[in-house]
Amino acid sequence: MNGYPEMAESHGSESLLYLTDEQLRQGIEAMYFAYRGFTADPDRILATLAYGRAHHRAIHFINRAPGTTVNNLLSILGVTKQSLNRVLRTLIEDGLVESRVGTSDKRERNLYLTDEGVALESRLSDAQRTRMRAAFRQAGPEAVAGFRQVLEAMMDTDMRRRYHALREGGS
Amino acid sequence: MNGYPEMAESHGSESLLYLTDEQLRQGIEAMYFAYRGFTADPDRILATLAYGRAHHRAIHFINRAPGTTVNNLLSILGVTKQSLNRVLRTLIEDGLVESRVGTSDKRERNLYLTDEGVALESRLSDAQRTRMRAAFRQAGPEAVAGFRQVLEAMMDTDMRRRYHALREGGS
DNA sequence: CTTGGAATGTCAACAAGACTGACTTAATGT
DNA sequence: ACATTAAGTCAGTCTTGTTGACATTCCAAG
Repeated sequence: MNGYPEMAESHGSESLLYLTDEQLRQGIEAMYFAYRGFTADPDRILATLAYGRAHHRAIHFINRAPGTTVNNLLSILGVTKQSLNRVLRTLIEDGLVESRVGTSDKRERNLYLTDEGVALESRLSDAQRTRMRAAFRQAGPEAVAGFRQVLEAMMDTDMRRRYHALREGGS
Repeated sequence: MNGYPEMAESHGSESLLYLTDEQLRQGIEAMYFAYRGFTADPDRILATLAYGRAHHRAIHFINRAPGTTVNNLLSILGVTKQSLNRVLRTLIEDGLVESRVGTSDKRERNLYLTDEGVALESRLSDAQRTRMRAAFRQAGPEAVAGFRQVLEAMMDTDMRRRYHALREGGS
């Protein structure tokens, strides 16, 4: 069916049984259901504030890389500038994000969270990390390492690059 | 900062360093970027057919549990019946899904994929599994086991129940 | 056998968040 | 001087979600 004969005993630890279509389907469904849990807690907070996931993403990455430019944020989030601008405008109007004219290149705008923005980021992040921490603790360090390996292998090449760039240049 | 003192040397293999805020943040970002990769391939196919992710989800779960009722699908997908109905109607009109009146309870509708529906499901699923297979193979069996453990721990309780129900009753 | 409730479906209106396309303004670089 | 780049804006469209109201059909309990 999937091209792999039953070869568990002949290969031992190198068994390819974990690559059967059924195992892959279960991985797909696990990813779907887990992502729903992953977003559930912040979504509840955002709903009370008339914000959505798009606001959360902007706040998250501005917090992660303070002073980032609009163009950089666009490429991280993978949306159009019109779409990001709508979200960014409300965050600036509401006093959560500050947009400062660039020092070297005055065409650019550097984005920062205000104190109020930092406060909301903490609320959202705490909720999401609480769930992640419970999952990590329950699964244990080795499982977490595997989790990270698989997720990283699943990313597009350019997204993996940006993912790593966040810790190198981050804060 | 996070309530956990540096205790690596005092705990050895039981170190809780994998539960630091920074590790959790990296897990959150990994989840975000990986999910984008996870949906990218089917999204490209769907865009050429004037369908969206909602159609994909419906097709996936009808294929997974043929004969499922609308109500059951609603609780798996977690959307309103109006939202699901719009998607389902187009799939039925386009001849991808068949809706049969229930045998025991004639109020219910049992949903099945047509041959054409199965064909599209295969196309979408193949694309998604190809990426998942590459990620699984690259990470190895132990990493995949950890990946599954963490994802499962991240789900809401009722979603975890449905996730397991798919293999018990499935096909 | 009637009636209440459950399962399904439908209509209308709306909002978030994505998209395209066209355009302006300002600053930079060649 | 002129082309390019960064940012912002206006207008219109699409998907997918939401509420609320209502109709239909059918099962089951009084």
